[in-house]
Formats: sequence, C-alpha cells, structure tokens
Amino acid sequence: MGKNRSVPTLNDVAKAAGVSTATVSRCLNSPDQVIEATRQRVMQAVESLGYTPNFAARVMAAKRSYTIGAIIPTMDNAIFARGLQEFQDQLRESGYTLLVSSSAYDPEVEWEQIRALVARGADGLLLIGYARDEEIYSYLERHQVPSLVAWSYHPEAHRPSVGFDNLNAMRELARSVIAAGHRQIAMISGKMLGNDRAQSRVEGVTQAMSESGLNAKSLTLVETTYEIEKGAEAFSQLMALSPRPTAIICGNDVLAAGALQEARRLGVRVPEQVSVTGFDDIELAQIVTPSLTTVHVPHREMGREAARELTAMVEGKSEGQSVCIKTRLVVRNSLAEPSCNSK
Amino acid sequence: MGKNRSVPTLNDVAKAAGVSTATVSRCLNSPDQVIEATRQRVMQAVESLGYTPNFAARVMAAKRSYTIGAIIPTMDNAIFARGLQEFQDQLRESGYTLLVSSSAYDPEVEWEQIRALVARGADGLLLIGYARDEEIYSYLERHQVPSLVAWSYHPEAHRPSVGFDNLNAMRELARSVIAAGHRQIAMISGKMLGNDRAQSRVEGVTQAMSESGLNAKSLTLVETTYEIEKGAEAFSQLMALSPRPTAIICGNDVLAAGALQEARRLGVRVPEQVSVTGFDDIELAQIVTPSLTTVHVPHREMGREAARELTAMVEGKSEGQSVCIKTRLVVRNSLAEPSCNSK
DNA sequence: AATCTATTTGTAAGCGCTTACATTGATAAT
DNA sequence: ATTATCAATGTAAGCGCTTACAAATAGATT
Repeated sequence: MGKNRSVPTLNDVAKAAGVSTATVSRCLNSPDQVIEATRQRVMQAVESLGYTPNFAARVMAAKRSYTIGAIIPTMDNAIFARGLQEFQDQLRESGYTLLVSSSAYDPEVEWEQIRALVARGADGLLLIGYARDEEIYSYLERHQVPSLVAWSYHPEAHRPSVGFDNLNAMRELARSVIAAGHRQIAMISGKMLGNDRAQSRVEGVTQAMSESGLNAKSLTLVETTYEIEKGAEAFSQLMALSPRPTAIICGNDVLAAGALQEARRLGVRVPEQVSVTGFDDIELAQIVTPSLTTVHVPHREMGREAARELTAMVEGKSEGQSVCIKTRLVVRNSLAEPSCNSK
Repeated sequence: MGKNRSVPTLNDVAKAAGVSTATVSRCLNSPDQVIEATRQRVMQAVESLGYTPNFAARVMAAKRSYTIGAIIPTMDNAIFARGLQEFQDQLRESGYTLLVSSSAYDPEVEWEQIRALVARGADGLLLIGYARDEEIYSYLERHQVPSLVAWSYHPEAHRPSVGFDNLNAMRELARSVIAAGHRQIAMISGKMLGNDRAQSRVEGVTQAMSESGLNAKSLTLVETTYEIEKGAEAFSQLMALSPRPTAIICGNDVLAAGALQEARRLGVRVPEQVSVTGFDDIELAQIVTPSLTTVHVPHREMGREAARELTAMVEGKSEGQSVCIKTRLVVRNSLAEPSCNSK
C-alpha cells in the first residue's frame, strides 16, 4: 500500500530488513554464513516484498547460472523426449534448470541456439551426436562451457559422450535379419549429412552384410528425413523395385512405422511378404501392427547418466568421462524368414 | 597470438575498432544509426575477435531479452511437440528464441519454471491451459511479463488464449458416438486436477449425453495419467465391468492407443465389440489398428497464431486477443455401431 | 588487561551492456 | 558571416547482483 509498484530488488530487501545487500545475498546463497536472527529478519522481508532474484544480474555477477542447455534436432517425435525428460528430472534434483531448444536438424539453427544458450549463461550444454563444425567446439572451449555429446558413443572419439554404439547395435540387428535368411535387403535411413547416428547405423548394416559374405554394395539405400510419411514414401519406392527387397531395415521406429503404414495401404503383408525393422524402441514400436523388431535404447538410463556426467563436468569434478549405454535387440513380429514366393 | 585468451567484451571490440562502446553497441543493435565506414571497422573487429554479446549483461541493461519461454506439461508424448515446433519456427522468424521447460504435470514444478524463465528475462510466456494458481498470474503481472494461454480456449475466459474449445469439440465427438447407437459409454480421462482441458473434455461428453436424454451420471469415468500403459490398464478395468461399455471415449489419442493395445491383448475386437475414440489426431491416430476416430486439432496453426499473438503482446501491439482454433471431427475405423451380441 | 582469533556484517568494486544526454562537426538557412 | 539544424559519436550513469576485503564484535588465550 503506497509502496512503489515495481519489482523489488536486493536493495529493497536490504533496506526493509535493515542490513546490507551483502547480507541479503548471503542469506540467499549461503545461509549458514549468517546468524539465525538476521536470517529470519531478511527472509521475512523477502517474503513480504515478494522478492525474486534477478537472474541476469546474478549470472553476471556470479558467472554461474545453474542452467543447462540442450539442443535437440527435433521435438516432433518421441526419440529424444523420454531421455530428455529423465535428464531434466535429474538436473532438477541437483538444482539445475534445463532449457531446451530444437534445431530442426539444421546445423545453422543449432549454431545459433548454442550461441543463444551460451550467451544466456548456460553452465553446460548437452548436444546430440558428435558431428558438427569444429568451430563450435572451439567456441565452447573459449567460453569455457563444458559440453557433453549424447545419443551417440564412439569408442575412439575423444569427446566426452554418454550414448550408445549405433554402429554395433545396428550391426547386431542386421545380423539377425541376415540370419533369418534375407538376402535382398534394403534400408531406409535418415539423412546422413551431419548426423553421425544415421551414418553409423548404415555402416552397421553394411558391415553385417560384408561379414556374411553379402555384397554390401547391393544394399539399396533410401535416405530421407525422419517423418512417418517419408518412411511410407520410401517404402512404396522400394516395393516398386525388382527384385523386391525381402527385408527393410529402417533407421528408426518412426520410419518403420511409416513403412508399415504404407505396406498396409499397398496390401503388402508384413512380415510374410516383407520384413521391417526399426530402431530406438519408442512406444510406437509396440503399438504398430505388427509390432516392430527393433533395437531397444534405454533412454532413461542415458538421460540419467548424461545428467550425472554433465553436472560433474560443470562443477569441475570430471574432465568428461564417456559412458556407453548398452542397447538390446528386441525381437517382435515384424521380422520373419523370407517366404518362398516372395522372390 | 599473445592476446588475452578470455572472452572478448564490448570494450575490447571498441578498443580494437578505435571507437566508443556506445558505437559498437549501436552497430549491433541499430546499425543505421552509425555511418557505413565506422560500421565496417567495428564489424571487422567483432569478426576478428570472435565477439559474442553477453546476454545477461544485455538483458540487464536493456530489460529485453528477445526470449520467449514455454512451459509444457510433458515432452514425453507428441501432443505438444508439433504445435511447439511451429511456435518456435514463427518466433525465430521474428527474432525471438524459444526456451522450453517441462513441468511433468506438476503445478509446483511449473511455478518454479515460470520463475526461472521470468528471472532469466523472458519477454513473454506461453502456458498450457488456464488452470493455475492466481498468484502466478499476479506474479507475472507484477513482473510485467505478458503470458498467453494455449491449447485451451474458453469463450468466457478473460485471459488471452490461443487454443481450441475442448468442451465443444469433445461434445461433437460424443454426439456421433451416441448417434452411432451407443448407450453404454465409458470414458478414460486424463487427470482432471489442475487440467482444464481434461475437465472440459469430460464435460463435453456429459453434456452430449444429457442432450440425448442419457443419464450423464451413468458415464463410467476412469481418471489416469496420460500414458499408453495407463490407457491399457483403464481399458482392462472397463472390460471387467458388467454391463460392458460398448464405446470408450478417451481423453486423448495416447490413452486410446493404450486401450487399443489392451483390446488386442484381451482379444476384444475393435470396433466390432467395443468402439474407441481419441482426441488430438496426432500421428499415432492413423498408425494404430484400427485407425482412430478422433478430433483433429490443427496444432501447427495454433502454434503459428500463438507466436503471432504473443509477440504482438510483448511488443505492446496487442493487449491480448484470444483466438479460437477450429477443430474437426475425424471419423476413422475405431468407431462403429454397437453390435447386437455385445450386450 | 592486552592480544589474538573467529565470526558476523558492511563497504564498494565490478560484471558487460544500453542509452540519455552532451559534444562535435558539417550543412542549410538566414 | 552568423545561427539553427542535424547526423554521428562519445561520456558516463546505471541495470541488480556477488564477493574480496575491511570493520566490528565477542570470546578465548596469555
């Protein structure tokens, strides 16, 4: 009443409590440094004024924001959602706030968002996959913002990452496709440019083929963006081929779901006439008919580990350890032996 | 070479270019106020030093961050993903950065994140649904942060919103369920506490029933969180009832997908033995078997409109206009007449 | 009683930027 | 030639906070 209507500052609180701004600041940030009686007086002033610290000012003065940024390629499907949710929950427990941005798989946009997050004082960054301009990494280094790569793990990569071995996971899947007797194999991959996960998954398939004496060159590869409709399009393209592939390995579950959808539309029976596999084991994989044979990725575990590692890095307790999350082949109904009449 | 290795500031750029900090600032923020020659010299210095403005400082001095915050209940499923992506794309075009946080449907967490975003200088906030503590709105007002409600639109609400009329959309759907001949109707709703969308959808069903002379009290209602498995659980619960419902109206597509999944497991044929409907028309709705009869929500359009309106509010060009996005009933295969033998 | 130590609080210097206002110099109007 | 006008730039005062350092106070030690 009669008070100035604008947002209260530290100064206002200090005046109201009859102490210096330093004391108020200490009450908020390291309460044990201030004696009980004073603290109570201050807290009461904070309460009655409805004071909220101004972060910009705090970040600027303390050079610390307790904010972690994450830039993911897309929010549009579930691939990153679950892992990220767990990542956020873990961060919250450690007192950090997660801010997420999506780059729409566009490196330019990602660059921009990295700058935006760094400029906003992010203490650390979670990035998806390794593949990006070296300049970005040196920018982060110069600004001393630790970054952690997730969703990808390369044994030889020198950059810290918490992820899974896309290549070997996909190789294992491809092996069972081959073991089921398939020889005419096609793959629907996500765009590989600037996406090391997509690259590795393709590489996993070709390696498995070579291993089994199949000509890896004979792999029909359709590259497309990660959308259901694109999976459908690619599938119909592949069905027009002669000889028809008997198995279609998809870069992820979303593409596989699209393939399945198109199969139904075309009257192609899965898995009788053609087998289809996915990757990620998102919920979709169990929901579609037939359910998808796919690679299960423990997204929650990955999110948790990433949070642990990144906070450790931010707090200077780790130089950046890499963690390889184990994936697991999940055999469901979309994969079967090729039928005799399909050739 | 020999240069100080730390992050360059405005001051460094000014020195390098032989101008004052004010001029550098102007080059960056209103280039037309500075003469061509000077600007070039400054820009070159910016370039060669690899200067990036410090946002915290900028926000603090300018009291403007060109950042919009959004707090969504969850990233875990696709309900918000598409609309939000479009929202972000639109904001980007207008020069804003979107920062997203997820509250896991927890009002406490939402509160916290609103403060976090406001403290970080967000110029405006996108919130999902109306229902939240009045305190939050007054906090936002005090901090003069405009906020826009999305995913919900109430004709009588006095708060600006860009969303759809959940009640009437669901009522329309329920009407066609009733028109198909169903009398034993059950509903699987999301948790209604603090979720006006869920509340409105239930209300839509009961209104439709009353209208048709059905006893709205007879609606069997199962309330659960929005997860596929929960939809499945609820479905099996409902199937144990006697008399069995012949139609199950689900609060959204995710719950409906769970119901469908459980139906298959239980050997209950949809729609022959029981009809199931969804809401949202996310991709899932077309992918499941049978495909879902649902309410189509033009998420992209909503995202676009929300971006337009919120930026207008932030820039003082609007006091907060509400927009009602039209939804559309989509009839697919999961809804049919009740069969004679089902009773 | 004098000195030392530890604890609590205050003082004030920034953090990197924007912007109101002052200054300068050039051109146009008288 | 004098004055008014205007565009380009500089000066410097904050924005709200943290924190190094100084000061004050109170016990503990001699």
